Amino acid sequence: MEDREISRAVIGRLPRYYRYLGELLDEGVERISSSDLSKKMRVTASQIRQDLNNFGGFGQQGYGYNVKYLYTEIGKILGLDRTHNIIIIGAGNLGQALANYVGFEKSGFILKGLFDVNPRLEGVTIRGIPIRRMDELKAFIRHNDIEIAVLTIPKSKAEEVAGVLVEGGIQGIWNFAHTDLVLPDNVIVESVHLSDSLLELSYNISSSEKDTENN
Amino acid sequence: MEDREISRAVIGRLPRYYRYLGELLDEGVERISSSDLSKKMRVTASQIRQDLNNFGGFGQQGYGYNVKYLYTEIGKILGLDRTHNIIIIGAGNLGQALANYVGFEKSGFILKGLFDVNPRLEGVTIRGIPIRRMDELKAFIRHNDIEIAVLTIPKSKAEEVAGVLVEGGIQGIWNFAHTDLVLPDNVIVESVHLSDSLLELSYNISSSEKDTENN
DNA sequence: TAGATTGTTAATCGATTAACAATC
DNA sequence: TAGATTGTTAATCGATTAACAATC
Repeated sequence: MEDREISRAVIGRLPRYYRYLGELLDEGVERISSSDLSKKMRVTASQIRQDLNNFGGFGQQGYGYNVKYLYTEIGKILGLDRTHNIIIIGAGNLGQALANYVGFEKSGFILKGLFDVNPRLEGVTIRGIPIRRMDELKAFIRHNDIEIAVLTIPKSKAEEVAGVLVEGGIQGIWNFAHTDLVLPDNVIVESVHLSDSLLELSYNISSSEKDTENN
Repeated sequence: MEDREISRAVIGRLPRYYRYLGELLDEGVERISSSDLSKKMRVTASQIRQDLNNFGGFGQQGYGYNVKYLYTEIGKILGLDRTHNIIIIGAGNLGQALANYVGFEKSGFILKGLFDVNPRLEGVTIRGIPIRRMDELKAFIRHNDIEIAVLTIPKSKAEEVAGVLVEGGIQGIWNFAHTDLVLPDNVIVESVHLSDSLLELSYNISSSEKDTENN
């Protein structure tokens, strides 16, 4: 229906709005103005209003925004009005950590399967979910309506496994491998490059030290 | 010395340059032009040259960039020409996963200590490093020249623990707690909001589905 | 020298902020 | 009605891209 392209910057801020609204909701706050929210979130009120108006007019002049309503609406925008079946590929430390995190389940991301290249892990269960062999992967995606694959495997295997996921009809990949996957446009990739993040921290520390020396 | 402020966008791209240059180095590539690198990285050559020239002229007209030299120089910019002592606070699944990841060590981030609020974990070791009690934290930072703290604890405790870290004189916090820490300006915070990242993936999947329906 | 490719200036594009009329 | 605050247009700011002279 609507065709207006929403900018990457706006999309990147949506989850943060959702998070703050969720907290306000927990605190029992009923309504909030863009101005008050801007102080909490440390962004401009103008940006908040601009961002939200990409998706519709959720507020009311003279009143502000109803917290519960806005929270629900942003939830819908983020696709949280339904569940998403996910699998984790790579049952190493990180894969297991993510598998054990129940917060995702609460948001509707249901862990349906675990996979690992190591055949010795076959049958081991995490939260009752058995680790499967990679050769079952493609069929499993198809038969269990899997939407998202979490990739927690070494980069050496990532491109190859991603190929299998695409063949299986995966819609999105949450990529923790230390590489940028190049895949067809209809497959969404969201990468979490932990090392990159740590290096950015390192840069910021180093450069702030230099500032201190010079002032 | 230099005062020119480097934009956040540029800084955010540095680790990625470093990653690609490292791969080229491994492949034995000696030199590369901004144009060839731009094809590999799927950015414009113009952006690469602009970004790098924030830090100095690393290339040579008619030749391009020497891979090894550029890799080393970006490494220095990122603060990788020296080691950084780190601690992990929160020895849950994620904390343990990060503790077990040896890649960070290779980049010079040395794990010196582990801490957890759960006293029953005291003395348990990971890679030979014992888990300590929180009441040792402040002194440990001071006496062991700890620069970075990795925060893998629930958000309910994050703000409080961050306060202790600041008192101990920490320079940077790699924050995995599901909250935005508000700390003095001289303490660098780099947050990895995994849930936010997953929600962004969810949004992108949902919106691409809508596109498909309408085309 | 001729060709290649940088470093850098200028042009464009997009995102953020400011301002204010609309309206609850 | 008066006050508050949105939704939205306009102004500003910053980041990206294009272009090209400098130079290896």
